[in-house]
Amino acid sequence: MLQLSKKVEYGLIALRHMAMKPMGQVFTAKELAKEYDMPYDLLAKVLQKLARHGIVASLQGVRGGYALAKKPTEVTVSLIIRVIEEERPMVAECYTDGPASCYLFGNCTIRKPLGKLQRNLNVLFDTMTVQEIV
Amino acid sequence: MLQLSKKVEYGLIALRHMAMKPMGQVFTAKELAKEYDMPYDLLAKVLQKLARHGIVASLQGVRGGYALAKKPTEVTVSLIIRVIEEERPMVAECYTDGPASCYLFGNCTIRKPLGKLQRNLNVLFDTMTVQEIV
DNA sequence: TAATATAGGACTGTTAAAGTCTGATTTATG
DNA sequence: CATAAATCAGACTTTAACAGTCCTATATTA
Repeated sequence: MLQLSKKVEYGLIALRHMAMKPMGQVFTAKELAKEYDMPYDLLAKVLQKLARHGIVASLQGVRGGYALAKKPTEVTVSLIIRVIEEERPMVAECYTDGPASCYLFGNCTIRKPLGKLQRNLNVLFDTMTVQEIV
Repeated sequence: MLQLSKKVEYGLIALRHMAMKPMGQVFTAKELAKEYDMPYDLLAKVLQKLARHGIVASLQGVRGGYALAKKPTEVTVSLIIRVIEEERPMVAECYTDGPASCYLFGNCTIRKPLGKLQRNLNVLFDTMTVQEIV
């Protein structure tokens, strides 16, 4: 319950690894997967998403791989989750779309109350950066 | 991702409903389910768990039902989650058991870093009570 | 041109969450 | 004392999200 997904975990592990080495250093998905015993294919997809959103830079071809494209202080956990999961971390679906999206409609009584929880959660994830998990 | 389960939502809705009425008032699972359009069977199970842990008192038989057994200020969201899910809200499995439980074993690099996130999350859930969602 | 890397889509398997069904027990009340 | 209405409890089924795999295309270096 309330756990980060494996994909996010894999992403965090990879980003952390990169953040600990000299900026600009290139790593292949293969070596990262091996180092931390993560499924190669899955990690590859995660890195591709991070690349598409400019968090890492990708180099194709033989001596290719990935390198951090942003400073570790600039990448928040919140951003990583949004990029990898394609959604924000939410305590209830209520908050995913407009007001009409709540399955309880008029009778939803926890929307407002949980908003407080949600906002606090947002602060947590928005505040924590890759720098802090090194 | 990172959402509260339906069971927890149902539990929160039910507890909130009770907390808004005079202390000691009895409600049946049936009426609560109807009022908020929740699946009766599921809500019933949730209430039974809350009863077993003394959060609500249950009265069997014809005019039976449930009533709050603790003051709304005494029941934290954290407790509700632990009772209903039978586990704590965790950002990674790492934290569920002893040190050996991490699937990355020696190579887990996010355990310590995520601990910070975990602690902050704990504070959130430990601090928020039923009183605050009324 | 061969080897090695990313890119990306389709697919399958697995698991946890969500929901349902059945029957037993308790108790107020007509 | 029989009945109806409620909790209690466990087994079961369904569903959907997550995790993981597979295949092929494209890019790039040597």
